[in-house]
Amino acid sequence: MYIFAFEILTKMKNSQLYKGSLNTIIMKLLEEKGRMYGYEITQKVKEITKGELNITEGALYPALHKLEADGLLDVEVEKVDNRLRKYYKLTEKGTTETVNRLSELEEFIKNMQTIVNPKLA
Amino acid sequence: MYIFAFEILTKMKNSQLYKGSLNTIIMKLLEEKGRMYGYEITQKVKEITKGELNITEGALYPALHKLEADGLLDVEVEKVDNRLRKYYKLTEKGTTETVNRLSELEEFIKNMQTIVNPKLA
DNA sequence: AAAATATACTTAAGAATGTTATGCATAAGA
DNA sequence: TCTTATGCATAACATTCTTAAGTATATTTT
Repeated sequence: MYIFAFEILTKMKNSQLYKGSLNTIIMKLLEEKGRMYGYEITQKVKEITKGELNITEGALYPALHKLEADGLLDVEVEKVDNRLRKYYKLTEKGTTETVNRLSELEEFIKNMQTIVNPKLA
Repeated sequence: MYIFAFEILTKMKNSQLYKGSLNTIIMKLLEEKGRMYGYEITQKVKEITKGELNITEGALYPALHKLEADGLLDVEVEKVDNRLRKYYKLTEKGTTETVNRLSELEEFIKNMQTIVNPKLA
């Protein structure tokens, strides 16, 4: 039982299914919240998915940097409690792109549901 | 107009969202159909998704080979109309694994829906 | 009849995305 | 004091997929 809990806490491997959805998740959260910092995003996703999706830092931070480099995000550095935070928010271009990504996501979900359950199509 | 159609037919780029879901799609289709060959799978997926998801051969065939190497699929070669076909079907292990993958997929879909539309959670 | 498209599979090079691991630094709790 | 939490960065590696090229037969179009 101890071993099992240990596995859950340390070796939780995200399903390969989430591959490719990180950017969309980030952008959607930013659209909602206005602005967020990296660590906050990881916690929020963990909360929303009840611990099922744990965004790794090695995936998140490079993703944020790339979205910023692509002009979809702006960043503001702030010091809170003597620790750095990098707040990200959508640029105008990012806001437009988020609309596209979300409609793509909805189509994707619809298609995957049709594949899982063709009867309901 | 001609150019546009040309773009659609040749440059259709699948959303990154589908990354990671190919194996699950293949296994689900095989669970339903009993057995299928590669080309048939690409056509079936295109049909189901109304052309939105086009599985590329460079993704499909290596994926089938790996599933076979992992003992999840069995293959039978047949000659139809003087052309080779490799029919794949789930092994016992593959059938068990398909159940797991499908429940992972349903969880994934549920989580993504919650992210897109937190109000409905 | 020739050319193009469809059927059918293979594989290599490279891109994109993510995991794992490591590093740095401060705050809070046991 | 030691561990956990907060907060960010990045390099090495793994996985998955795109792009592109190759081989071969059948069918359809021009």
